[in-house]
Amino acid sequence: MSPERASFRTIRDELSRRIAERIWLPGALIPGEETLAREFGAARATVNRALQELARAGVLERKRRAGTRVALHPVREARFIIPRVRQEIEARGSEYQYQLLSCEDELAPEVICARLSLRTASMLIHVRCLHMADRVPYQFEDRWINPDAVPATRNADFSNVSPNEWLVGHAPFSNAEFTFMAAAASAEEAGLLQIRQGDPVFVGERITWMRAEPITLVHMVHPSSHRMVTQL
Amino acid sequence: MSPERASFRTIRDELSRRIAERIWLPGALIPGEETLAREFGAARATVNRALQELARAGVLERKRRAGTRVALHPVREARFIIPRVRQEIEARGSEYQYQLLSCEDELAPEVICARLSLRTASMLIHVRCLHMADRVPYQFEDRWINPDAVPATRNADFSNVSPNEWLVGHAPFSNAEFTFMAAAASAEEAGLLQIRQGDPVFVGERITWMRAEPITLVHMVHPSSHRMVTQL
DNA sequence: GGATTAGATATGTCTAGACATAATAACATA
DNA sequence: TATGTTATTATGTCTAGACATATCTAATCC
Repeated sequence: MSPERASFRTIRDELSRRIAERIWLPGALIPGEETLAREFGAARATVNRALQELARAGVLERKRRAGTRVALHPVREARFIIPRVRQEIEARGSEYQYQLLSCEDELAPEVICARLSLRTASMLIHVRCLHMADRVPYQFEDRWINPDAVPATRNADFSNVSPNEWLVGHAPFSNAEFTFMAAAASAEEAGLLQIRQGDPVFVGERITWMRAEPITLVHMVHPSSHRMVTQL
Repeated sequence: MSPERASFRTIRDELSRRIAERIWLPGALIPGEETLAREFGAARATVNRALQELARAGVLERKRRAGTRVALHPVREARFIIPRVRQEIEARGSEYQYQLLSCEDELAPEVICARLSLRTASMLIHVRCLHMADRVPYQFEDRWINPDAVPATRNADFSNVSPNEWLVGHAPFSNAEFTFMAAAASAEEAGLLQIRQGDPVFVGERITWMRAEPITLVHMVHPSSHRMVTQL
């Protein structure tokens, strides 16, 4: 008979093949769980697991009573690893260096307060620092931290540990928003990154929250040689 | 007793809370499935599902025999929706326009062949086109298609349907690689996007494969006002 | 006609129990 | 001591059956 037992993996891959090879066309209704279970000689729960994985991946759409169909407009999504600058640099085989530029309590500008949905003129901690790979500037980080969300920040010392690493260890977050864009380097950014003013830079911005409370907003500026790569 | 039945969701959220609130510290070994099942009054399979979801999300690390522990360096990943330019524009409430600039069979330059791991001097289809939102240039697309992977491409007409949309409907892919970067606009790009040469542009590059066979490489250039946003 | 109600049905979830598998520890042997 | 063997243990997966829930269709009532 069948040399291998029907596992949810086997089933998932076989169904995936039928979709990829257009044996089941986009929009088509595929057989129900019972039927598939009989076909593969597996329990319905096993088929269910296979189908759920494919649905989660976006290649199937399932509705109670209506059945399962091949996604018409497969809303595929890709993942990227939330960048941790030190690891990013060390993973390339480079040596990591860190330099604190400034760290002060400041009345945050209105733009910043708005983006964090804090009342205007909140006192935040403003940290600016530079991350380097083999002594070459890699990223300029400009960060605002909400001390109400992480009281321990008030006593934190960022002269040797970057706020990035410190926060990873001290302030878990439940939500985050990422923005990526291209911009022209300001005079200050150009100086720090050793490029010319107006040169293109790759900018990442990240806001994190714990439940409803905003923790931090960080602006990360890379020279244009930077690549953000991810696989599906 | 407990007012609600223990569902895998309830359990998942409760465990998630214990991790977020540092009741279980990073690196700590958490109770085994049997124990948790007893605690929540659920079957082991239910607890297992909750734990697997958390492991998949990167907050737990599980090993057979060794047990489950809170991830020490939570490799968190975020998702972004694979951009489909037409939908992107229409989702903003703008009107979409499309313009084909050129479409020819060409001997692909060596760089392109290399990136697609094709032998040098392969004949590929080279398509260049412009996507607009409310008549304003939104994205310049420069694409190479491997006709061996999608024979139907040879007869495709891209004058009204963008290769993006055409391929979505005709060439499913199993793997993809995304690259995002900032660059300076070339003279041609500047002209098409109505910006000045040297202005920063946001560039996305995507290569897709079906199994081992490369399908297409596309270079997507946006003016620097473009934002790529995603939530965790 | 229109609204309500009652099936019918496919997926969603849960349970209890079984066996599979990976990784380790304890033991035995050369 | 070095090495192979076996037992143990926690997670991984599967099964069969049950009930839950969303949703569509059809029948019923006013």
